[in-house]
Amino acid sequence: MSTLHPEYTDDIFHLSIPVLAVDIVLFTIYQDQLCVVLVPGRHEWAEGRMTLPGGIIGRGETLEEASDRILKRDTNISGVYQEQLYTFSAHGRDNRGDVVSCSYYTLVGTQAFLSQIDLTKVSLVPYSRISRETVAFDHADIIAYAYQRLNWKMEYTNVAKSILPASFTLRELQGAYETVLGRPFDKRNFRKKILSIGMLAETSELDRENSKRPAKMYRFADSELKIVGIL
Amino acid sequence: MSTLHPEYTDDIFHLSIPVLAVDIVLFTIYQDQLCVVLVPGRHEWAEGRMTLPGGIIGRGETLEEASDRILKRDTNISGVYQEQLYTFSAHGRDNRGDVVSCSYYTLVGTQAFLSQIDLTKVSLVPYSRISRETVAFDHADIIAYAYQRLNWKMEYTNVAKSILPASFTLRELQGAYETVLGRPFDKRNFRKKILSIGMLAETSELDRENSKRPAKMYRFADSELKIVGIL
DNA sequence: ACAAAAGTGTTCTCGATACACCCATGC
DNA sequence: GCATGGGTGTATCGAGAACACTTTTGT
Repeated sequence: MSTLHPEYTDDIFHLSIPVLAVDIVLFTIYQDQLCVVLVPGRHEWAEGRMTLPGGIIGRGETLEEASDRILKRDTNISGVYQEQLYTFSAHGRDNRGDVVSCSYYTLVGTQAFLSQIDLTKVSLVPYSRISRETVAFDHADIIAYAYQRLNWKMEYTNVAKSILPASFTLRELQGAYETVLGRPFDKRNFRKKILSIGMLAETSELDRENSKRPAKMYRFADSELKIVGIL
Repeated sequence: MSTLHPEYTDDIFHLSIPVLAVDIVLFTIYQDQLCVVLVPGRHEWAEGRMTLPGGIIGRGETLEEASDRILKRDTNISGVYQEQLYTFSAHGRDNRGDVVSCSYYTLVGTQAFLSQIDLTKVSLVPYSRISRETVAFDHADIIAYAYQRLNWKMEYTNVAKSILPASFTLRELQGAYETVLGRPFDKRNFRKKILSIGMLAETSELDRENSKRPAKMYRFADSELKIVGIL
C-alpha cells in the first residue's frame, strides 16, 4: 500500500472521526543550555507563535514512521531514537479542529544535531523560556511533560549517551547531567555512582584539549538504551 | 457539536487517515486473583478469541470521554478513573484495517464492580491465563504492559484505594498488595511502612467478622489518587 | 486452656550524602 | 613554581530486609 501524507486542509476536518497527528519534542544542549527545537507556526491558527514539529499521520503509517517522516520534513533530522510520550486530546487543544496528538520526545547531541539540521527552518529555544505565551496550541504543556519524562530518564537510564560524543571525560558527562537536570552534583559522589553501575568503560585516550592535567576518557559500555538506575 | 460514534464498518477503513480507537484494560480482584475484564470478540476478525472492551473515537470526543462511553457500553461500568497507558500502532496489529489504539487501564474494586457489571456480556480472566492464544489482536501485549504500569502504581501511589472498601484491616490491605503484585510481604515491615507514610487513618471500628482477636480498621486519608512512594 | 489471627522492635546492610585534600600537567 | 582542573576516601544517616514472640479474642 502506498502511504498517504494528509495535510491540514479543510476537508480533513469533516470526516466522522478525529484527525490523528504527531508532535515531536526534540531536546538538545546548545550553549550549555537545554533547548527545544521549534518551528515557526506554519498555519494562520498558530497566531505567529512557534510550534513543535508535527503533522498528520497517513494511512498505513505507524506512529514511529510518521514521527520520523515529519521530523525529517520539518527539521531535516533523521535516524534518532524517539520515545512515545502521551496522547493529548483535550477539547479545544487545537483550534484548527478535532486533532488528537500523539507526542514523541527525544534527546539529540549537539554535533549530530548541528550537522543535520536546517537552521533556516527551525529555532532552538531554551527550555526555561518556553511558556504558553511563546508556543502555540497546548505545546507548552506537551513540552513540560516531556521535560519531566526526560528528567526521569536521565536518572534511571543511559539516555545521556545521546548527547555525548563517542568518548568523553567524566567532567563532561557530569556537565551534561547538570545541564539537563538543572542542578549541581558532587564530583566525587557522581564519579563513584556512575562508575559503580558499570555503564561506562575506560578508553586509552586522554583529553589533551585543555592545557591542564589530562583527563581519562570514557565511553558507554552498552550501545543500546538501557535502564540502569543512576543518581 | 453532536458527537458521532462510528463503528467498525467497511467505509471507515477507506479514509485517508487511520482510525483511532481506545482499548481498556480493566483490572479487578476476583476470588483472590488479579483478573482482567474481557468481552467476546464481536467481529469475525477476532476469530473467536476474546478482546478488551474497545471502540472507535467519535468526532468531538476526547479520549477520556470515548473511553468512559465505551467502557459503559461494553461492560456497563461507569464512573471509574482511567489512566492512559500507551498508543499502539504497529503494522498489522489489527487485522480489520489501519487502527491506532490508545489504551487506558484502571483498577476497580470487586464490590463496585460486581454491582454494576453485566456478567452476561463480559468475562473475568485471571491475569496469569492471558496469552496471545487466548486474546485477539495485540491485546495480550497491551495487557502485559498495563500490568507493568499497575505494578508501578501499586508501589508508588495509593491506587490500592480503588480495590478496598471504605474501611479495611491491615491484613486485607496487605492481601490486596500481595494479590496484585504477586509476591508476599513481611507483616511487620508492611505495617511499619504503610503507616509511616501517613496514607492511612485509623477508624474507631473493629473487625468483628472473624471470631478471633478483632483487628483495627483503617481508611485512606486522601480521597484522591496521590503519589506517595510505598514499598 | 487452647486455637487463631492481631500486633509489635531490633539488628544489619546498603545506598545516598556531605565534605577537603593531593596530583599531573602546561605555562 | 604556580595555576588549573583531575582525581580520590571516609563518616554519617536513613530506608529496606530479615526475623520471633506476646496479646487478644471466641470457643
